[in-house]
Amino acid sequence: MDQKSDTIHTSQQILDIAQRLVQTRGFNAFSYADIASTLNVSKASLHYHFASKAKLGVRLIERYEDEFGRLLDGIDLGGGSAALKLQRYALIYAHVLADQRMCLCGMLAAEFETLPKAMQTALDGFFALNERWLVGVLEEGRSSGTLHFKGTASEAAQYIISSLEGSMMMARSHGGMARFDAATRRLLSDFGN
Amino acid sequence: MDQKSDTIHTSQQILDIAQRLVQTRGFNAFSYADIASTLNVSKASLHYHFASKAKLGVRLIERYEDEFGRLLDGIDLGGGSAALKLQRYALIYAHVLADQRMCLCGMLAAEFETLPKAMQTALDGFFALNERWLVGVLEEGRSSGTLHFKGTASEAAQYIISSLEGSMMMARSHGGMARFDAATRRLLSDFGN
DNA sequence: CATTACCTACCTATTGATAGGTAACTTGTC
DNA sequence: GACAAGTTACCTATCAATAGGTAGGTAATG
Repeated sequence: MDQKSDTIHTSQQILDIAQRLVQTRGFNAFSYADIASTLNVSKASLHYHFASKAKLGVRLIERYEDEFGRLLDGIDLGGGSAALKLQRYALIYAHVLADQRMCLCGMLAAEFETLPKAMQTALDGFFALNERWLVGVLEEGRSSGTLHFKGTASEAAQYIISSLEGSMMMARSHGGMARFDAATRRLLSDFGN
Repeated sequence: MDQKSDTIHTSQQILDIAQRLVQTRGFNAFSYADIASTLNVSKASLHYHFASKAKLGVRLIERYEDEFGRLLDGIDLGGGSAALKLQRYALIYAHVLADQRMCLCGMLAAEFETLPKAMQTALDGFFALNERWLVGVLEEGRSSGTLHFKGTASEAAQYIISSLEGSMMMARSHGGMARFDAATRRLLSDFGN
């Protein structure tokens, strides 16, 4: 393996480990030492790849948003009714939870006040993306008649995000997957699904 | 002021400051030094009142649950329909948020995996209390016809808690009180309120 | 020979926690 | 009511562990 792919490989591994740590413990409850011991590299080596914890955090959010964006594109390309798209949206969250993780950005939302500015800004981007996509689906569903809801699509989108993030958070500590599934069924059914 | 009331006074102040810190920053993002500097006492003095951070955390949850219990009793004594009681339940959360705080236990739920066992157990108690109370209200509302929902009262209660906690968490970083109010109106309306 | 991807060794600050002391008050005994 | 013996509510000083981060070196690659 050449150097370049080595770097990419190591950087990815660092991000993978850091992401799981944030999703399970939170940004404030893990350290470079945790990553270093898991990956069997020195802390200094981590600083070579990510100069500061803040920069690592920002990259984590950007990567997560990119992956989320691809998943949303996948749903769009998959076609089907708006109602089906909404179901598939909820499934993204379900899969994260099935892997014993909280949504990366949901966890960071809880820690929002303690995060470096750059991470806060990146987080805004993630939720803006989700809201934008949901608004599109909700409006499509409303005009085609497969989804029904009161108020603006934007309010509804924010509600869906809040509810899914909250269900996920509560499910991780109290009730597990069954609780999340029940909550999601209720949420979707309230939107005529 | 005599010694006894001094102790009570100081302990209360420590708990007050610690509670706000947990509600705004999280349990892992504050230190004894933060409390000490705010209260102008030494760290050692804090350890006199609360031997360990874990014990302080447990007391924080117990006190919060007690206060919550009193508020729920107040709603019960106030009478009115189950629908009204549910509205008043949501108002408790709204008042916490209006004070720029996350629900203490919602914040701790996000940090659940990193908390000492004793705090996890105490947290279970808080959510059990909420669920129990909500189940009572929901069943009352269902039989009197002021509330309408699918599935078990228990599932519905868990959904309400998840949704309120999630809305609160998201509102603090993205959307503020307006977002929380809109979410709560939608939630209550879905229960026929 | 420059760059890459690491390393060892260290730094300063902060963490939760402890040891040991002290002034002020309370209590029990005479 | 006086007074020794606790008790309470703090203090200063210190601890080992850990935090994020840096300096400077090295072996391998291109």
